[in-house]
Amino acid sequence: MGIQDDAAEIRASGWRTLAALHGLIDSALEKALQAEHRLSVVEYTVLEALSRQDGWHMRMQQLARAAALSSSATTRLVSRLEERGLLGRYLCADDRRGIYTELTTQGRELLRAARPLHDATLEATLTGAADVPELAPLVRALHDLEPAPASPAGS
Amino acid sequence: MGIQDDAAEIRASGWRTLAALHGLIDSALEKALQAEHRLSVVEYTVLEALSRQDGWHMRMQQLARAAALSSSATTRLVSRLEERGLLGRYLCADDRRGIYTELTTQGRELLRAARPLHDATLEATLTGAADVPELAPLVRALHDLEPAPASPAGS
DNA sequence: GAGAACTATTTGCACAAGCAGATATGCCGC
DNA sequence: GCGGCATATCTGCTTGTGCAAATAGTTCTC
Repeated sequence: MGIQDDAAEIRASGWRTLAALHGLIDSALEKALQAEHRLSVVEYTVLEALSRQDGWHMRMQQLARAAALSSSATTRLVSRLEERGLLGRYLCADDRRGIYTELTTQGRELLRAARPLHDATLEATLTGAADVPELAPLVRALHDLEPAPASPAGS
Repeated sequence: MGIQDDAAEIRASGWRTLAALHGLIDSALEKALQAEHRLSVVEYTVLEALSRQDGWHMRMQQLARAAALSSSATTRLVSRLEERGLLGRYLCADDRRGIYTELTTQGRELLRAARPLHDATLEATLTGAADVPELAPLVRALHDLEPAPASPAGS
């Protein structure tokens, strides 16, 4: 049993570290993006995900997966961004249940403006985390990951 | 500039992977713990953090850091758990602003009951994630972390 | 081609989170 | 010991989230 307990404790400890680093980065990005561009992290993520799509459009459901959100949250998120003129909705021609969401010029503009802050905040937070003994190994590991393909969350 | 852009993109990609894995684990744990023990992940985290303290008690503020929560959220979280008899509050003798929270017998009992499910869910989710190409490298990296000391979030 | 089963999106509702402000306590200099 | 400032906790309010149910459209079967 000792061996199994150890394995479980290693996983639990890894999970705590992952959660801690995630929380750190998430709240740093949240504050920065909110303050400068009135964007939440999820909202930024959505804009960014859309910008990486050919044609800048995506279906609600894809978006939900990419943002790790429920479909109801996605509906409201898209509505918020639509009201701000950052993206638009239009019906799928082929499957009329589906709704495409498309980045507007204004949305692309805002993303272009926000990306530097996002990237800088991310870098600063990771650098800071590298000085925390418990987080440092994970930060190094992250850095050594092979750049992942387009969409780790979507599938 | 190309080199800097690449570095930023590597960090962004690592962050997306981290967030995706975090979301996966978090929602799996949330569903499992909620269904079987009526506990959210944060609640479990708090009970677990308390159980790793000598004397099973901790101040609100420490707790807030350990759970990566605001102090107001911590107040309400502790209230919820207190109402269920899982922990108790008592004043610090030395600093009367401070309030200690202490795991009750019932709280330790529930934690003991929930831990196996938590650990099993974590293992299952990690195993599942190891089959997703984008997540696999991070899962491996997590596994290879040296077991972190007591509290990665608290400091 | 009518009905059943499935999928995509939206809405009603309850809840947990953060921020700002309130209150109580500790600590410091004078 | 008294004002001034910092710290610890709690409360009011607003907002974003998930679940479950409602609605609309597709696909499959006969």
